[in-house]
Amino acid sequence: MVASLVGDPARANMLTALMNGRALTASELAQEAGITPQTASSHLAKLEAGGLVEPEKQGRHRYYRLTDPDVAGVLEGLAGLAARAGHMRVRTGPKDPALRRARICYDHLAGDLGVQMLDSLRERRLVKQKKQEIELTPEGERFLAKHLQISPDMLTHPRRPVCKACLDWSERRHHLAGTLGAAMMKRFTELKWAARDATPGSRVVNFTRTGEKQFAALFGNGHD
Amino acid sequence: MVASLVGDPARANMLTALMNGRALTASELAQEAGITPQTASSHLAKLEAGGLVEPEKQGRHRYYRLTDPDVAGVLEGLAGLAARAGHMRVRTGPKDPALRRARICYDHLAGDLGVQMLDSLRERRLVKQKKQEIELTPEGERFLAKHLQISPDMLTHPRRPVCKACLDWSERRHHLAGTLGAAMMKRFTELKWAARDATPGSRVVNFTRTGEKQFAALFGNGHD
DNA sequence: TTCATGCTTCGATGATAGCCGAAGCATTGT
DNA sequence: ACAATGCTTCGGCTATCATCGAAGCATGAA
Repeated sequence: MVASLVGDPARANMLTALMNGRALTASELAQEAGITPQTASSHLAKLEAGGLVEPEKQGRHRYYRLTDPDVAGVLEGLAGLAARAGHMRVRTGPKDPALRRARICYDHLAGDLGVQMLDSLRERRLVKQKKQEIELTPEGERFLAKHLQISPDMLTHPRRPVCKACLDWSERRHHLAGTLGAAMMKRFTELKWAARDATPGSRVVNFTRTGEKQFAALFGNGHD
Repeated sequence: MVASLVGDPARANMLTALMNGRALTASELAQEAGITPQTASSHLAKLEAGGLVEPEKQGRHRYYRLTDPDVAGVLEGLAGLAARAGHMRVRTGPKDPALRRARICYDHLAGDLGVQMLDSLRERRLVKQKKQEIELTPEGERFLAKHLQISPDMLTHPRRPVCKACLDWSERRHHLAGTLGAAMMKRFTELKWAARDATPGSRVVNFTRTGEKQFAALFGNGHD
């Protein structure tokens, strides 16, 4: 049954990651769902068999996309029902709570803290967001220069946007990507506020005690 | 998550049973799904928590209905995806194969044989079907009179339609309901072609050897 | 009251399926 | 040719959850 395919949290996360219409590689989807490539492979095979996604081979990558706008429509409907029932839940997903709190998404900060950071930036008008597009305001530039010693000219890149919203699978909300997201994460590391977990391959980000305090001072929202 | 609710076979069967819009009691739904009342109760509690069904207390019965046409719409969409993927599958559902082959649905024949019967009637132009609406053709009336001694005037009923398509949960296709469906089942019993199983509460219908042959002669499709 | 029916809760069991480590192909790059 | 990357397959572990027996509450009937 199709519904059971969507029912699994890992698969649901993959599908929501594909909801923007773009195709993603198997490993990207694995990252999105917080599972290992082996597990993702198994899931993707099932989704393909169920006709929900279609693979496209390209070099040694395998890009997956939703087969059809119809599929997106049904997923949308499902999400609508879920929202109505107050079911914006945090369900199982990956078991590691640390992974949910703070982790690396490619090269920037994701998880609870990542979402919180973008929320704070938006709320204080340091950035303006329209869907996926994020723009740094003049106040934002001053803020970055003052507190994190990041200047706009550090952020230019030929092919990559400065700011970009990245959908967070554990929170189902956006966090900050792009060169700015990467630069901020790098700065956190340099300032010894945070460091990637020692265990190889882990995406967990551990904050130091002072790092946690500084981060909260800049991006805290008072309720934790 | 809502999808996981629909994903379970037992719950899916209950929901499809409710798709006609009418409300059913907890025990009726248990029967539809082929599970015990305890299990059904647990499932219904989850469906209610998920906002998919709403209970209505009435005496010592508890009637459940789909909360919303929206719910029905999403379920429909899900079924559509499933159909497209060739996923007309026979999954676990009730474990009893006899129940899948032939059973009582209220007062008419359901299961594999029920679906086969309606298929045959439709194919031979003895009935015309438009969605849920089924109409008996003149050829159909002659056929019934000749082979089953059923005349049209036996079928009139103030509030109940003569013919109606009833969605079969094990086959996910239609079988024949309405007064005609009931009359035919009654006739099969009278002719000693079939009888409801002796075990109390069972919905299984057992065909006699001659009954099976006669039934196949009238409604067989050659491939079993 | 006493009994029967419809439904729910509790507890224990068992099977399904997600998950990961290890190893195996395939493709690309050097 | 060799190594590295991306992905898949296989095997075993574990947790989740559907399932049912037994018992507990209701409601309605006698």
